[in-house]
Amino acid sequence: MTHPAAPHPHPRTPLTRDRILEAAVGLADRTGIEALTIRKLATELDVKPMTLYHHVDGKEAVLDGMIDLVFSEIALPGEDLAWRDAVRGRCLSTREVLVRHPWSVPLMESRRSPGPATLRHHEAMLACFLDSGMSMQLTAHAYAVIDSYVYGFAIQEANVPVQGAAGDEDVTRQIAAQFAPDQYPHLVRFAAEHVMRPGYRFGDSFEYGLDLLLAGLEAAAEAEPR
Amino acid sequence: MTHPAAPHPHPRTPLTRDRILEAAVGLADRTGIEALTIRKLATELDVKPMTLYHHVDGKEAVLDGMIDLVFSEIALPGEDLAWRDAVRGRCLSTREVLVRHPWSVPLMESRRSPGPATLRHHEAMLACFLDSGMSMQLTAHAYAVIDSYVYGFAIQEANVPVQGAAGDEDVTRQIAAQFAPDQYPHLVRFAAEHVMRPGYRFGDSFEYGLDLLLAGLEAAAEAEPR
DNA sequence: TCGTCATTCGTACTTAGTACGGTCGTGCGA
DNA sequence: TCGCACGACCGTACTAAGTACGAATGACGA
Repeated sequence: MTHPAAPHPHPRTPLTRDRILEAAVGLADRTGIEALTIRKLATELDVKPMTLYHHVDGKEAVLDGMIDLVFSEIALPGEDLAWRDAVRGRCLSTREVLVRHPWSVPLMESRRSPGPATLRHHEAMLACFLDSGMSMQLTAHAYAVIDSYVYGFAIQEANVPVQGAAGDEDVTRQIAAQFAPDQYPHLVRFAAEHVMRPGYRFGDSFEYGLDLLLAGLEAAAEAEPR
Repeated sequence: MTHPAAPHPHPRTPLTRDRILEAAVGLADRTGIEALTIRKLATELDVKPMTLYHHVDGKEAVLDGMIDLVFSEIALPGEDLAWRDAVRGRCLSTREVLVRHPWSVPLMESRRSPGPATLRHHEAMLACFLDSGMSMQLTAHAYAVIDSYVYGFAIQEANVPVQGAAGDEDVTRQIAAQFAPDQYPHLVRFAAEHVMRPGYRFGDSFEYGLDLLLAGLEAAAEAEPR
């Protein structure tokens, strides 16, 4: 007996759906989503595979839960701000979270059952637009356009190997090495003279494009009849 | 015996990498990417699973090839057009192709070895921007921003069950039914008064946002010093 | 004390990717 | 013409992974 306070052979913290999902997100962060198997997850939790099935409905449900957990990390748009600032803040937060959980981006849009955190987000975003007086039509455009941009950026960023110049350099070198450089002159020049330069970061384009969209939407909102 | 010119018990068209990739894309279009297995693909081609391995390097290589095949369906930006029109055309074509192959969007960005069609696209897009006189800096922003938007839109569109009002209605109803409607008032109102209305199509927002971005980028390009 | 129930686990079935070695028809050199 | 080497194709089987089924085990209330 190692611990006097451990009289039983089952001193484990009881498994819960939440503990499973947290472990799953952590495992995906560390080893990638394709390495996330029920068996590994069980090992991580010091439990046998089938035990998980008493708390979650199967792997699909685990994935759904993971996505909702990621969503819950994203800051909701501030309620006391002008819509543009509120939406801007949420988008910055979204990108930050998605960089932290790169595996979640492709999953996010392919899940079919949104969890509560996900729904709360949609609600808050729509409130931003609609309460500012935007028409339904413009709201629909604004929401679709902004989320497209944010997810699209995140999905691209998730695949730039590292967050800095080093990673980009790798990819570029690989491309350049694989094919005749004179077949892709602009590509090669762009890589050599811009992407591979120290200080270049793909992520720097995020705010640029976001502000482009927000400015355009704001102009459209102001032009709407009241 | 369908052909009189088939004297041997092996009248099959010889398997090639291209035939495999075409069949794979077709199968993915019809049954979804998660149902695309080496075994099903082999059955489709009237061949045993291991035969495929004499023409492709494994499932990953099949996926890489499929993506490049999809890319090859996208129209390159017209060379004789102003950059804005050329890029616009390519984006419309991209969306059209991605709607036809919805499974490709999440894959597209997670593949690590771009094929020739993919490279040709990057080359042509960069040429549009750079040859119009844009700076490297602005080109980088423009390309990142536009592709983010296009891919992001496609990934969202791929998950709207059907292309019309019916599908959206399903999703919305499911959401609304699953939770207390008064917890998500804007969401419910937005769904009822806009999304579920006949004539609403998510895809209508695509050109709206694209033109927003293009206008912003054009203004930025004109403001650049020559 | 005993029965009930929730939790956990052992076993095993199924699907999928793919390594290994065999078979068979085709074409080339002697 | 003969034989042989080679390449395309297949049979078998191993491994990894999701998960159905029922047994074991321990806590807790009657």
